Amino acid sequence: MTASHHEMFQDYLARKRLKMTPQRRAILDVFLSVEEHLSSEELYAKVKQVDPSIGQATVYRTLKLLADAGFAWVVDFNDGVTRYEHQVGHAHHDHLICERCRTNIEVVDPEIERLQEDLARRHGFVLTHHRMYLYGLCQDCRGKTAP
Amino acid sequence: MTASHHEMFQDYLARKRLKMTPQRRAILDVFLSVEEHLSSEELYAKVKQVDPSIGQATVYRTLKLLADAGFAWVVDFNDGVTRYEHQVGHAHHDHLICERCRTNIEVVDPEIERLQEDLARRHGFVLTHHRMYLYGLCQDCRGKTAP
DNA sequence: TTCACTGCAAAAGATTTGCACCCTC
DNA sequence: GAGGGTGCAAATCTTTTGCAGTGAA
Repeated sequence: MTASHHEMFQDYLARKRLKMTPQRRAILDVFLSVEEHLSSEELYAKVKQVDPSIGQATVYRTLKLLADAGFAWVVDFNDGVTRYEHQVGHAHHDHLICERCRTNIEVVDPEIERLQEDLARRHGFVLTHHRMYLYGLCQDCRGKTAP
Repeated sequence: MTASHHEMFQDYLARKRLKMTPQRRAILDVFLSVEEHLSSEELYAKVKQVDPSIGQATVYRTLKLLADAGFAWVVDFNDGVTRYEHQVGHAHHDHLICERCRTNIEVVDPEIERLQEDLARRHGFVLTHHRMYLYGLCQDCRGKTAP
């Protein structure tokens, strides 16, 4: 399984005339082993446990590469830190957020997904990904008075 | 028209026990006069044309304030710069963003809007607003090689 | 009079880059 | 052997903050 990811990455690198290195292999392995989104900083900390000689700049550079290669998705919490997640075993989802209690429900609507592609295509775009945040009030909070 | 915005802002400030200042007034005016999204940097440049004595930190601070007050919305293009837009006289729209050239097309799809409401209702939510960002490659950039 | 506000400059934090050496392909 | 890759440190870039003076309420 991990072997096939190495192969896929290897292929990607070959296509771009880039090279596979022990560092890139190590960073990919650590990245795929974590089932949550990670900042470059956080990944760097974990990578150092495996190989302390790897530098932070290499982690930044490799994470960008993994994003280009399609192994990593950018997740933006709008707090100044870029986070990445891999979708191996992960499904895409959008967010339904209650403005009062901050409850966050992960949702997916296949029809909306399809219409997003259509909409983009009408404008000549090919989508790589999207983010959708729906804000409102949940059932519980709707009954209560404002805080 | 602008006067009423001053009043609304004034009210907001009073409620929060904050103060109206010439700087805040000037920044609000300039912000509302621009019909596109602006970064703090860009707004600062425009504000300086009106009053060169206003500092950049004040623009950053005021923009945050305007966002809290509901005059400004954060628009996130995922490129490390926070942008703001006002919705005075603006219809709601979503964003179709080219990841290469950063072109931003404002889009609305009534069917998607409707399905969003449906989706929310199925989860017991009533929506107040939403943000949708579609990321991809535009027609022009799709032909070019990576930078 | 009282604090919030401001400009400035320094600080902070995240990410990028220049460089000399290293090592895949 | 050629050219991409790496670690390190310095450099950038955006945004925040400390401070001493200013001014709105």
